[in-house]
Amino acid sequence: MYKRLTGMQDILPEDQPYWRFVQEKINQVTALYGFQRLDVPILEEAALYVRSVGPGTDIVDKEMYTFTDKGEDEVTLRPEFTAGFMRAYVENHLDKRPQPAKLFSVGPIFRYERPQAGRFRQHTQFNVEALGVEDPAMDFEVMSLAWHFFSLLGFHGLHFQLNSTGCPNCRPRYVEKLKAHYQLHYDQICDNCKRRLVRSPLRVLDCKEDRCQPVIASAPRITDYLCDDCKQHFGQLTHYLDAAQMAYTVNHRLVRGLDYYRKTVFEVWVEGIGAQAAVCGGGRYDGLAQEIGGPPTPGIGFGSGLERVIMAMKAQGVAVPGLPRPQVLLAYLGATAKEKAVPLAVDLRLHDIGVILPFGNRSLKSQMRQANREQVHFVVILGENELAKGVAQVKDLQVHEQFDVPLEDLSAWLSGKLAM
RNA sequence: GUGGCCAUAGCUCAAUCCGGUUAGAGCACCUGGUUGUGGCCCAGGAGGUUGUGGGUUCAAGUCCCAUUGGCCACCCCA
Repeated sequence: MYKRLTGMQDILPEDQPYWRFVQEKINQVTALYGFQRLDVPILEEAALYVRSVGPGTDIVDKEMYTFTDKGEDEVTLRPEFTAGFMRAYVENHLDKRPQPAKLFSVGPIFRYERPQAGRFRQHTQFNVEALGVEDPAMDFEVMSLAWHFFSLLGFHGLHFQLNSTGCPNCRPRYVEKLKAHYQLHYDQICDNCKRRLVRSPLRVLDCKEDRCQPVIASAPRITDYLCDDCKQHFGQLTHYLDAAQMAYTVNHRLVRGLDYYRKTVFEVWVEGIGAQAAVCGGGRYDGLAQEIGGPPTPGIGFGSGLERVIMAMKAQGVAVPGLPRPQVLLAYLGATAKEKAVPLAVDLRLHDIGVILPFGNRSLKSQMRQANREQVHFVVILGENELAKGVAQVKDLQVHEQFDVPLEDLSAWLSGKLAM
């Protein structure tokens, strides 16, 4: 038998109410903030992601699903949304429309990683991007949208992790300070951090090794080295967050993996879904458009992994409404009744009455058991006796009463009862 | 890519340590208990080449090796 590929998953019917619910909240919150949907292809030129995400990042170096297609083109299954958004923004001249462009999307992304709790090779992301505006009020609006989204989903005790990673003007100066600090304590840090120091120095701040903790604690903080522009931007953003009473922690250790982030970076963490606790992560990427050959365009956005979101909802006991089910089961007894029942089921559905028709000529008892299992409200019983009289018996399973209803009145009768 | 744990019915698990008839239970499913009436209850039924391959042994679900898959953690990320 064939099996799912590693890190891929099926979404079974019993999980669909969660997905439906989350999609509804996405539609609701994006409409509220005036964000419009933009869908981009799942497949793009490999070079787009290499340029935007950055050579040297794990995503590019070892996690992309890249292959050569039949036309000899190097293509990549999208490992994130932002690059494709920027490409589409420039290619479709959205930069010529009134700014900002406030956009969102929902769809699968792919990364070749080892699966673990809350991590899959294919996962679904809700992605939000606001392009064309540098104003920290835009950062706030995007974060606010994320906050609002999780509130609508039923989460409590929300809390942002927040930091600024500076910009090309001030970050290099900080990185030098950081490296100098680490050189002083070089014999105390783990091997991994020695490597990170060369490849992506900021990441040492994120190390979980016990031996590295004292070095991290005494390390210089980037917020102390921001240039005036970055400092002011960060100050404005925190001012807006304070005013809106959205809880946040300035986390000096929060450094996100993608090269393109500038200034604002933030995450939302939840408990109860394992080590991969971030259900939302994003930041500002003002240099990205130029990087891929477009006009200078500031941008701020986030991605939220919906599998993790749904895991967190389950962990926190968030209830979601069930999907609508038929409220009528049409039971029949014998071949003649079945001849009548099959088209009758269709007729009732044309009257907007959901009907389950049992299959396999089973006993009435068996059909009643099915009705109970399916939790229908009414069972319509059609047998020889009823046909002779031109009626159906209708049993109300909730009040345990049974009525004779003339066949020509059946749809109206049921509609009336179901509307109550 | 690295490390740890695990693999028995559709699901959750027992029998594995210390090898020994026909691998069990609960839930779910099907049938019956009413000529044609659900939920509870009762009776019965179906469902397994014990992940796969090899080895040791008179004998392997059980011991050994390999392999595949899963889970969890690291790396990194949503």
